[in-house]
Amino acid sequence: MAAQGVERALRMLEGRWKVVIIFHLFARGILRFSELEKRIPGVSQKMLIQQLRELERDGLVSRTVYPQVPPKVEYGLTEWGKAMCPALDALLEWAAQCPPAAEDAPPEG
Amino acid sequence: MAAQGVERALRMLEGRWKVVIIFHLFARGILRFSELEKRIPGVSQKMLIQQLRELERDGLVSRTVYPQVPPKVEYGLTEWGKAMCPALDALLEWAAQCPPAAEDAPPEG
DNA sequence: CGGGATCCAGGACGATACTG
DNA sequence: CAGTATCGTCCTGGATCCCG
Repeated sequence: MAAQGVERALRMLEGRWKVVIIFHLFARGILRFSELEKRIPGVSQKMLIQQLRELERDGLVSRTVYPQVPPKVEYGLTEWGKAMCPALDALLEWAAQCPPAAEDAPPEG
Repeated sequence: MAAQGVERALRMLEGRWKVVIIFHLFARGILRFSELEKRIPGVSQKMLIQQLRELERDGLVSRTVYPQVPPKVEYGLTEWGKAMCPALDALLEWAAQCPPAAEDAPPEG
């Protein structure tokens, strides 16, 4: 059944911060750990690193370590990671249509 | 930030059985509760009804009740629900490529 | 600066039993 | 046939402290 393929893809996007991370990486190309941290307000280091690890394990994100005294680690999308962005964009367009009243509770802050 | 839109779309697909339900509904058009139950082996009534409710609340699935003695309820995708299938398909194609070794633990059975 | 380990709360998921 | 109520478990996500 083809649904399994979609499920696997979705499994990789599951996680409170993954799409946000991918979005920033797609927009900026390469970002350091602290860069991502600054750009994603509510995230904790633990969560950020965890989601990054899973993304890396799934082959969506690449991690580069620079053996320097002040540690420096850069994250970026792999080719495969970049390849899924159009699909994400299709989902975005679909979400933007949202014809029915639907739900949505926009925060005041 | 555009990532919010994707997140919202993904939020609607979150849930162990939602994509499977959507897949079956997309493939067959209309299905009864028991039909879905039969087609989705591991699901419990509670989970099935719960995911169906959420899908309905999000405007992806429509529910039709026939006031008969043997209860009959049919589920189907709304126009909006159908509209997201191409995006899901894009994700599917992307997942099918999966060039890197990646993970995946195929069952022995 | 980047990352790991631990402790803790909440919700998703699931098994079972019951109802109309 | 379709749906509800209850209880228990596991995992996700978060706060905090410690390390190279």
